[in-house]
Amino acid sequence: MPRTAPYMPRKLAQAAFEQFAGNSIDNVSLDQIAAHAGVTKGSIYCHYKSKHDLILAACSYYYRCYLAKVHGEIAAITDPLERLMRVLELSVHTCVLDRGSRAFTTEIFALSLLHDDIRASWAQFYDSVREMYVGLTAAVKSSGQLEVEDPCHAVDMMLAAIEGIKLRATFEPHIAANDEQRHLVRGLLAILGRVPPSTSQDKNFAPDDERITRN
Amino acid sequence: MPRTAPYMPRKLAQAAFEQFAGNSIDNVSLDQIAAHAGVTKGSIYCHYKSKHDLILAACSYYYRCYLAKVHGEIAAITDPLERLMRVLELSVHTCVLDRGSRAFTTEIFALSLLHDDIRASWAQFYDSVREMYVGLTAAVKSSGQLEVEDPCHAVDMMLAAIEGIKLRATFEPHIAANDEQRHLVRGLLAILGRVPPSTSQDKNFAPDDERITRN
Amino acid sequence: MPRTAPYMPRKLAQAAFEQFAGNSIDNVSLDQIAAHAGVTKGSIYCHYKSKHDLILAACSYYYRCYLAKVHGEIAAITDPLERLMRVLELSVHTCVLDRGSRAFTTEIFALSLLHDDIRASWAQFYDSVREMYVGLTAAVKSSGQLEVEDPCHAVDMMLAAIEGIKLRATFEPHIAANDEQRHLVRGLLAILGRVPPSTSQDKNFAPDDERITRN
Amino acid sequence: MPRTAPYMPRKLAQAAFEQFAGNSIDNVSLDQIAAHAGVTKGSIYCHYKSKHDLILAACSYYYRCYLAKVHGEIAAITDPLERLMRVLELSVHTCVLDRGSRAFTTEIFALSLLHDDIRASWAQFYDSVREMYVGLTAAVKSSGQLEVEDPCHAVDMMLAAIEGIKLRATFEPHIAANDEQRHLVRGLLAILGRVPPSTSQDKNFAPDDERITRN
DNA sequence: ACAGACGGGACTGCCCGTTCCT
DNA sequence: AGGAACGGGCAGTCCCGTCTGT
Repeated sequence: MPRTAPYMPRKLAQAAFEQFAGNSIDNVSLDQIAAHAGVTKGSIYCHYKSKHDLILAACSYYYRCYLAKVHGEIAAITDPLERLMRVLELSVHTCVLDRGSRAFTTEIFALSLLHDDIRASWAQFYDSVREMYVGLTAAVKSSGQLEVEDPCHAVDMMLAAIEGIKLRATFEPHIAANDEQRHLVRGLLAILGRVPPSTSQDKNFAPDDERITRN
Repeated sequence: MPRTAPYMPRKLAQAAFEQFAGNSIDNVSLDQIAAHAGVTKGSIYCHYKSKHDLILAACSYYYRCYLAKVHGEIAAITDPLERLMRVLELSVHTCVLDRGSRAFTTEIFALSLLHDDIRASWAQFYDSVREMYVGLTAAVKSSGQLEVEDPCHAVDMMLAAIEGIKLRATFEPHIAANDEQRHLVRGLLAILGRVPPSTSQDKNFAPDDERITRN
Repeated sequence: MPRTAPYMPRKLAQAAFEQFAGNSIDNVSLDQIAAHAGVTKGSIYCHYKSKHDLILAACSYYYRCYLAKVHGEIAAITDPLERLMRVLELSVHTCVLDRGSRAFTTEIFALSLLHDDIRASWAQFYDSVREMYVGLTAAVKSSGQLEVEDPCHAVDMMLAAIEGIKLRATFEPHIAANDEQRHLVRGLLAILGRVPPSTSQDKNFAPDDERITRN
Repeated sequence: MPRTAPYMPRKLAQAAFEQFAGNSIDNVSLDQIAAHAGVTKGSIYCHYKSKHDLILAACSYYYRCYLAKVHGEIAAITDPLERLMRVLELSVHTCVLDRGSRAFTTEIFALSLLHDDIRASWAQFYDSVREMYVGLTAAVKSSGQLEVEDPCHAVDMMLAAIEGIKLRATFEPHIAANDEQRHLVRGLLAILGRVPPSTSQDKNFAPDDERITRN
C-alpha cells in the first residue's frame, strides 16, 4: 500500500469538485471530501492549507477537464466550421445541460464577488476560453463559411448568451430542453456571424430555421 | 414606544435582503439580520418560521422593489419605444451594475438548484418580468418603431443576454463599463428586433452605432 | 423537561471535576464532559468560554466540596481538639486516600506552574484552608490541649507534610496504607505541637503511639 | 561528518527533559524535542519507539543528573553530618528552588497515576534516594552527631516534607524564599532527629533557631 | 542513521438555527 | 417580544507514528 498516492492533490481536487457539484459548497464539509477521496481530513491539510485553497483547486480541476474535453473533441477535425460547431455543442452540453457543472459554476460566480483570488482564477479561465473561441471563429471566417465583423465582440456576446441561457434554463426549462439543443447551437452561431447563402443548403441550416438565425 | 413596528415582517425582509446582498447568504446569521432590523433573533421566529422562509421573503422584497421601480419609471411615459428603452436601462442598471443585486441573485440561482420553492418563487418572478417585456415589446411593434418577428422568443433571448452579461461582467468588467451602458441597451434592443430606418435618425441611433445593431 | 437546568454551570463543573479526576486533564475532551453532564459541547460555551475556564470551575467545585465537607463534619462538635482531629482525618482521607482527588490536584499543581490564574485560584483556596487550620489550632491551644509555639508556622509545616505524603504515597503505598491512617493523623498533630502529658491518657494517645509523637 | 553523534540517545533524552521542564509534557511535541536536539522527528524513532519511551528516558536522565550531582558534591567530604547537610541543601535547591525540575517532577507524578511503568521507574529512583539518605543518616547517627530513633521512618517523613514544601511553595512562595533556605534545611534535619546539645554550638545551630528544631 | 513527507485521528473553539421560558 | 440555552456540525490545528528514500 503506497502511503503516498502520487496524485493525491489531484485526487482531492477531483473529489472536491464532485462534491461541490452535487451540493452547495457551503454544505460540503472537508470530512465529506476527504471520505470521498479515501483519506481523512487531516490529510487534506498536507496538500491544501484551507478549504478556500481546495475550492480554487476544484476550479482548476474544472478548467482542466473542460479544456481537455474540448481539445480532445476537435483534435481529429479539420474543417473550421465543424470544429466550431463541435465546441459549441460541447459548451451547451457542459454548461447548460450538465446540472453539476451548472451548480458549481453558479456558486463560483457568487463567491467571485467576495473573493478576489477566485475571481482572478476564473477570469483567467474565461480569457483562455475566449481566445480559443476567437481563434476558432477567425478560422471559420477565413474559410469563408461565416461572415464575422468583429470576432472579439461577437465572441463576448456569444459567451454571455451561453451563460444567460444556463441561468434562465434553471427557471424556464423549455429554453434548454433536449430537443432545443440544436436550435441553441445555431442561435449561438448566429450571434457570431451570418451564414452565407451558399452554405445554408447544409442540412443543419434548413429554411425552417431562418427565424433563429435572425438574432 | 410602539414595541411592534407595524411592518415588522417587511422590515425584516428588507434587512435580510440588504445583508444577503452585502455578504454571502450562508455568511449572514439571523442575529445579524435581527440586529440590522433593531430586534433580536428570537423575534424573527414570530414572523418567519425559519431562515429559509426569510430567504424567500428577501426574494419577494427584491421582486417588489424591482417591479415598483420599473412601474414608477414608466408611469409618466407614453411613447412605447421610450418606455421599453427606460425599462432596459433600468434592467441594465439593476442587474448588471448594482453589485448587491448581482450578488444576491447569483446566490439565489445557486440555491434554486437545491430548493424547489426558491426556484418556483423566482420562476414566477421571471414569468411576470417576461410578460411585462412581451407587453412592452408588442406595444413598440404595434407602433411600428421596431420590427419584431416573435416577441416571446425575442424576449427570452434578450433576458438571457442580460443575465449572461451580468455574470461575465464580474470577470470581464469591460463588458459593463459605465460608458458601455448605452451600447448594452442598444445591443439588447437589437436582439428584440430590427429598428426600421425611419427611426434611426433618433439621436440614440447614430450611424456609428451600426455595428452594434448588427446582432 | 426543563430546558434550563437551574444549576447547569455547577453541573458542568461537577462533571468536569469528575472526568478530570478519572483521567488526565489533557485526555478529557469537552465532548466527554458534556456527555457526562447530559448536554452537548456547544452548550458548554453558554456557560464557560473555554476549557481553561472549565478547569478553573472544576477547581472551585473541588474547593466548595472540600470546605462543605469539613464544615459539615465539625458543625456538631464542640471540643476543640476533637474538631481539629476530625478535620485532620478528613484531610488525610480526601487528600491522601482518594485517588481521584490526588490525580486532579497533582495535575492542577503542574498547571499552576504554567498558568497564573490557576495558581492564584489555588493559592486563595490554600489561604482559606490555612486560616481554618490556624483557627482550629489556636482554639486547641487556648483549651490547653496542645502546646503550640507558632501556630502559623506549625500549620504551614503540617500542610506541607500532608501534600508530601500524598505524593510519596503514589510511589510508596505503605506510607498511606489504610492501617496507617491513624498514625498519619497523630504524626500530623505532632507537627502542630506537643500533646501535654495530662491529655495523653485519651484513648487516641495510647502509650504504644509514643514513637510517633516524637517528631 | 559523522551522521550519528555517539550519544544521540542521551542527547535526545536531555533535550526531552529540558523541553518537558520548560513546558507541559503534553504541550511538547516530538518535533520540538528533535529540533532542540538538532535532528528531525524521524530520527527519534531510531532510538525510542514512542513518546512514552522518551518520557521514561527523560526521567532516567533526571535521575542520573540528580545522583551525579549529589555524589559529586559529597565525594570530597568526610564528616558525616556535613555530608548529610550538603545533600539536604542540594535537595532543597534542586527540588524546591529549581522551577524546571519542579514542573517536570510534578507532571511525572500526575502521569504516574495513569502509567504503571512511569510509576515503577520513579519508585525505583525514590528507593535509591531513600537508601542513600538512610545511609547518610545512619552514618551521622553512628558518629553521635544526631539522635535518630528510626532512620527509615524518619527519612520517609523528611522526604515527604521536601515534596510537600515543593508543592506548597508554588502557591506560598514565602515558604521557599531564598533567605528561608537555611531554615528549611534545619527543619528537615530536625525531622530526621534531635541534635544533641554538644553540637548545638555549631554556628549553624545558634540558639535563636531553637524554635525550628522543635519540630 | 537520518530526513522529510504523509496519513490519520482527535479535539478545541466557534457558529448558528431553533426552541423554550419569561 | 426578548433572550438564554441547547444541539448539531465544522474548520483549522496539532501531533503521533509510519513510510520512503538517501
